[in-house]
Amino acid sequence: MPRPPSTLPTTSELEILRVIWQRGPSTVREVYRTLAAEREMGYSTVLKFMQIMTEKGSLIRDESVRPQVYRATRPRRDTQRFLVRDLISRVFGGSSASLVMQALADQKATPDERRRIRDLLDSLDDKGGRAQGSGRVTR
Amino acid sequence: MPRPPSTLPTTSELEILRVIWQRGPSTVREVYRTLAAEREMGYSTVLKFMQIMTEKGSLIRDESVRPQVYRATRPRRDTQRFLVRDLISRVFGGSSASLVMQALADQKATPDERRRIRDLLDSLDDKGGRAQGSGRVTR
DNA sequence: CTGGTTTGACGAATAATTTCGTATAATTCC
DNA sequence: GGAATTATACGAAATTATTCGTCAAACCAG
Repeated sequence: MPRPPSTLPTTSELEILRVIWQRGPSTVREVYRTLAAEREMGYSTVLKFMQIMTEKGSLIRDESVRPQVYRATRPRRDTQRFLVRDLISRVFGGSSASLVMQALADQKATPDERRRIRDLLDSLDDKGGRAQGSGRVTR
Repeated sequence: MPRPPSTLPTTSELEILRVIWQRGPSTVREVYRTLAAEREMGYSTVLKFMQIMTEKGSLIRDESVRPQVYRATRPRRDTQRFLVRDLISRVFGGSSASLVMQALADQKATPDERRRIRDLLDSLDDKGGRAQGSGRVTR
């Protein structure tokens, strides 16, 4: 019996999206070069993936220029959001806080990143969204 | 050509792990009942997965008791950590803070959860790990 | 002990993923 | 313009993932 087709990108598709997110709209060869630098992967393979992704709708191909240029259909943020939601629901029992704690405890954030996370938390505190400092004395 | 076998659990394997994490060591039928309650899934299917997972090493089977009992090989925390690391590296360019911000902005945390996240951030601030308040004036 | 029920092992079918080879089309450069 | 190079399309092969059906083994009630 079949597997229900997931809307989420596969591992390989994510590799390609990651490159395109970084470089912006790119040709197959550009993506290939970037990927081949880190991992063994043939040109045909990259091309095939990008064609499949175009069929699936995660990439759009501009055929008006000659080395055709591909760009991501959805903004990076959206895709990231889907993936995070998926992980939270499947692995963390729906608790975003569990994921956050796990991530912070394991992969350290820099002091500046921590500050920005606090700011975000603060803005969530007063739902009004009124601008305010972190409450911590940063002087 | 083949796909490199990933050490990460598949979607279906995660479903089963989730149940076993919740229930503790369980029989196939127990897992089946839990899963079938939320999703269409036959007994044979669950059994097969649990057998495959036992081969792969993510589950251990106690054959001394008759309805055989399966338990997770690795603690939930470890598996969660692997998955989070994987997501951070593959989707967030290695930045845990990006993941955290994304998760918090999208899936709201409760005030209490936010407090605990702040406490964690504070404990990261002074690397010593010395106990200290959140720094926020709670008056 | 025996028939019936529950469990477990096994294999098959289908779909998705990953990987290229090769053939065709387009472009470029003497 | 034609050869050489570069791009693109197509399809096939290997592997994994997912889902059950079926049959044998173990267990239980009478």
